[in-house]
Amino acid sequence: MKKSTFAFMQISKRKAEMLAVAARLFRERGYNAVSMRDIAAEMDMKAASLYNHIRSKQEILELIVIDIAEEFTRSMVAISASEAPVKEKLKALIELHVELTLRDPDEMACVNSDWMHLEKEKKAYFLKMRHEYELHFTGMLAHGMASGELRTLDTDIAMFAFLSTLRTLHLRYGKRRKVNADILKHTLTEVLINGLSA
Amino acid sequence: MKKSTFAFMQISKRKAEMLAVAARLFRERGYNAVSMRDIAAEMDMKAASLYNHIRSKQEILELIVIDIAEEFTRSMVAISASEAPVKEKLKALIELHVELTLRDPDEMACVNSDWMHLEKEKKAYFLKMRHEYELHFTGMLAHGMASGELRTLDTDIAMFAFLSTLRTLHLRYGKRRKVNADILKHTLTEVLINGLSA
DNA sequence: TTTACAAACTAACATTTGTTAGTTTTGTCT
DNA sequence: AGACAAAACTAACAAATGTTAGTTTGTAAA
Repeated sequence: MKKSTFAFMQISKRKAEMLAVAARLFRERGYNAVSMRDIAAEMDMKAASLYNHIRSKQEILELIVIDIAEEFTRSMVAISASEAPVKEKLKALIELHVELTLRDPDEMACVNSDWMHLEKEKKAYFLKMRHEYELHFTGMLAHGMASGELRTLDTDIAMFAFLSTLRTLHLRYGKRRKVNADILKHTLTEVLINGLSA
Repeated sequence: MKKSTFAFMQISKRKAEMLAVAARLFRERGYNAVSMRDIAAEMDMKAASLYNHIRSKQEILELIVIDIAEEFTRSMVAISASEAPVKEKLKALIELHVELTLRDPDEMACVNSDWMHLEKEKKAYFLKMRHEYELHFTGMLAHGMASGELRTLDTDIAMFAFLSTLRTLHLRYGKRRKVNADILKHTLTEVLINGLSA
């Protein structure tokens, strides 16, 4: 029973390694193109042995995706509830996405590309969180536009432009391409909030 | 031999229907989660009959993805070569993406999500086109920054912010959500070029 | 009517897939 | 050393997959 020293950490070293390997392969090839045998081979074991750690392939995906989605939800609620000016909140959101993407690029890729392969209930839960996230986001934008801090534009489209960039950061800035986190945060803030135009 | 009236159109009605059905299913479930039997069932036929029209499942994906990718490459070359000011070029790019996404949302989704399932050679060809596209893009941005039309920022990150939005338009504005093309073009232009800030 | 060919069908194939059952190995605590 | 459980293994299964071979059907030209 190597659940680590702390009781609240209920994931063994080996299981954590499995999730990391799976996330990397899912990111590279997509959930359905990765077999249990593929995951096992990367860990130098047989596919059947994986089932000592997890109940099913589905569960692997769930553990990867739901965890991160919940973290995002928590952070968004905190940012949204703060009393900071809208632009500061947007900046905080940019920083949140950059930090999580540079920390867990493979998992972020799964959240954005493989959530569709979650089974019915977990997918519904995921989509509920995503919807909540977007409601907070458009709420923030609408508030900023009403107060004059932001220009008045279609909030839905504005949110999409903003969020589509943050959600796909993993495509370019996870692992492979070396990037300075501060430059990334700064440039994204400039482009998304102040625009490209001189 | 129903290759349509024109000799240069070498795709029969039935084959075109097949590609449309496949693109829709690929978009909904992802390439690997769609079987030949799924595609056939949607067309009220048997899987084996599909092979009267195409050589393999791979070929279906190729026909969908490569076609659109080539269209993008052609358009980008034209826009890039024009003498218009940089901001006008960027605006033209926004319009290009919006128009193609609203015209072929399923195919656009495949280009952006399923290109990874192309076989070696076709994938290399696709990535070559994509790379060329991005070179033109960063070139335009660098030129605009040098001339003072755009603010001086990391061109790579600026391009990423811009392009990630255009590439994922299909996620929100293909088919399901009704959207006015002009409002979409206008708002995206505002957000991406002039920013959110008042 | 005969010919010819596109396009559908039935039947089957070899693989790959996720998963289970039962067994053996490994490591830790007494 | 012995006990016990975690974690590996072997072997196998049923289902699903892409694809092929061979056959029938429909339609349009001859």
